[in-house]
Amino acid sequence: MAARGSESPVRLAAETWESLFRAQVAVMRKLQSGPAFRKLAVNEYDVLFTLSRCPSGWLRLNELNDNVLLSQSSLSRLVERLEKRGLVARMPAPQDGRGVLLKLTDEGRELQKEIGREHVRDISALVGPALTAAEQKELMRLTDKLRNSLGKR
Amino acid sequence: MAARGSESPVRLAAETWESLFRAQVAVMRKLQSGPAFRKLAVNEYDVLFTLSRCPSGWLRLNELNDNVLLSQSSLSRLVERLEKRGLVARMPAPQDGRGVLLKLTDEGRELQKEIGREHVRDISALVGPALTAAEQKELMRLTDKLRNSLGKR
DNA sequence: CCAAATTAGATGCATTTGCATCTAATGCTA
DNA sequence: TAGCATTAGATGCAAATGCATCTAATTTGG
Repeated sequence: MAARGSESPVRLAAETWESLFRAQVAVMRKLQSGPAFRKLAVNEYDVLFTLSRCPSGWLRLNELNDNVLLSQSSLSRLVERLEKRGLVARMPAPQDGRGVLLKLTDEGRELQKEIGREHVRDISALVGPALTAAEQKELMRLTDKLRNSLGKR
Repeated sequence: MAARGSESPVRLAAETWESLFRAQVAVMRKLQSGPAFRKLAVNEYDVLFTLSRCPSGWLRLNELNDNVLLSQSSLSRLVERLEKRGLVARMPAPQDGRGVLLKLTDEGRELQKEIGREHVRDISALVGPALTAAEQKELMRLTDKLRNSLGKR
């Protein structure tokens, strides 16, 4: 019997994606059921996290949308909820009358950090024992490469 | 400036997960916007796919739930919809009066294959150019290892 | 062998999501 | 620069999702 993934380039790619996807599901299932996400759904946290990483502090709604697996309308309403909770602030984009800029409020930054600390511990507890440091670096390299090669189009 | 991921084991794990997660989001966004998923949502296809891979043909609802990033109740209703569309069939589990067994109908199997063929092409077009065959194999090995190490608990 | 605890799955209900569409602003081309 | 196409984001509405809870079946501990 042929070894898994050895059949053809197409099958190899499909099985690689399958494995990546299942791993993501398995890890995410554990993460989101933990106590870190009592106060905020994963997608909501993800928005706060992305904003916390933004160098200028302000981010366009449509740029945010590239990072998140949500439709434009869902993201629009998600941000609306976050604004209603006082976690993010909006501002009309200065150069583009259609656009909206977002940033964390102080409260939003606080909550992101609080959840983030716990989240990082959870991740570490799952990934740390599973792969060596070298393996983690290699995995990061490969997933970075995969993602970057998609963006270029 | 310290290189990314070199700071501590905890940060390394967090950044590895971040990279894996973003890659998954980026690939999934492309996949689900393609024409392969006109007739069926990704989660619905995933259920059909998992059933198509099941050796016995029958699968318990709760086992299915391990594979899918959906709550138990959402999966219950998703399966209900699939049954209503004639794509899966249910049967009470023989050894456990609480359980439900599922399998594909002929129509479900047909649709899975049809969507699957297109889906595999889409995956191949995204992953194939991004990583060499050796890299894909290594990525698969690492994500398999990650997932397996979670299950053992 | 019985009662309590656990597990599988279904269901009511509020929230979240996506699709289609709408408005407004910008970009593009003649 | 006028007109048309495109883009950013919001919104109505139906569908999907998750939480809490319910029922029924099984497992466990005394």
